[in-house]
Amino acid sequence: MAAELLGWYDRMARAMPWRVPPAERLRGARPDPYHVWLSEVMLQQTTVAAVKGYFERFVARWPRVSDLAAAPDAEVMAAWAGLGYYARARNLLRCARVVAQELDGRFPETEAALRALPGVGPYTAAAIAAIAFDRPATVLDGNVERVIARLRAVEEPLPGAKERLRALAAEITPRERPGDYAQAIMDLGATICTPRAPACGLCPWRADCAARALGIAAELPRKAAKAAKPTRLGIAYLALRPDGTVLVERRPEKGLLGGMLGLPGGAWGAEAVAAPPFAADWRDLGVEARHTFTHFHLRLRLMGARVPAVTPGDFRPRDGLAEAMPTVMRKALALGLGAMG
DNA sequence: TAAACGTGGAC
DNA sequence: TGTCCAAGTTT
Repeated sequence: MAAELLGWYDRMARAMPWRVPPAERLRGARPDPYHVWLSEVMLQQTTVAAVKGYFERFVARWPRVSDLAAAPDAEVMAAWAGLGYYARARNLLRCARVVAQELDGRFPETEAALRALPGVGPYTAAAIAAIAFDRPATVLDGNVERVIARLRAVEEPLPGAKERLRALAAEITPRERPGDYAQAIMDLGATICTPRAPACGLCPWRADCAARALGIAAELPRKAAKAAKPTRLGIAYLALRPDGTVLVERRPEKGLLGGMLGLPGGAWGAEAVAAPPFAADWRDLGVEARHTFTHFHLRLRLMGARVPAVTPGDFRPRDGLAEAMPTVMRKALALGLGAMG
């Protein structure tokens, strides 16, 4: 089983900035564990295409884990802005500081020790152990779940079937080349064994695939129905000083967009109600930023005011400001500035 | 166990 | 426009 997949990977492996190609690995080369960890955290629930640019910028700016550990929180959060799931960035910094300060700058090599690091769960621990250290760990991400569910025709829906899939995946994980194998099975899921319209004719496991034999490959894995997304309403306040600077606020560490920069505006809920940051000639800008999060839709009404040069507060230059904010706040800022001329 | 937690691309 | 979903983790 593993041999067929590894043979396919040797020919078809995708090139990625954090990856050592199979030909080089066969000559003994291994990727920098820092690069593996950084890429794996960025790739959590995030597409390869979205991650590439962020990965390149992070590694250019912070070449070693000790450099990242020494970076100010605000700079790392700004560099992460737009990538989403901001708890990852906060945990990334915590983890970098543990590795730099307590582990002499070296990542642990075992799954169990890796699992203890902030932001490193079962998947990421297995991925780092396999890819960076060639330990025979079984990675179980969305790709592997799909590949194994089809290969073994597991009809029980996710997430209930997860542990069964993990056990089945572990049976196939080889002792040889576990790092390449982990990347190979994920590449297979990403390029051949895709969620819709899998390219079974090109699959190195087509002869062994139970779902293909039953003609149900495209129907697996089955998944539990998802809850509908409610709509929440909110207000964002755009205060502009004569020098063009904009009032911003740092959001609390915990919760949605935790630790990120944004426009003031209070909590979002069934009604758009939020006190302005201070008394001013606020006017309704007549525009609304729309954004969809994981579990709700948001409609954010923009209020604007031109305020005196002496107005106190965290006012920032517009240049580069949007880039330091999460996407929903970029939308609100662009919309508000446009409406204020 | 289930909910919270972002974003952008594909269809 | 709406839904799915992508190299998941935390609480």
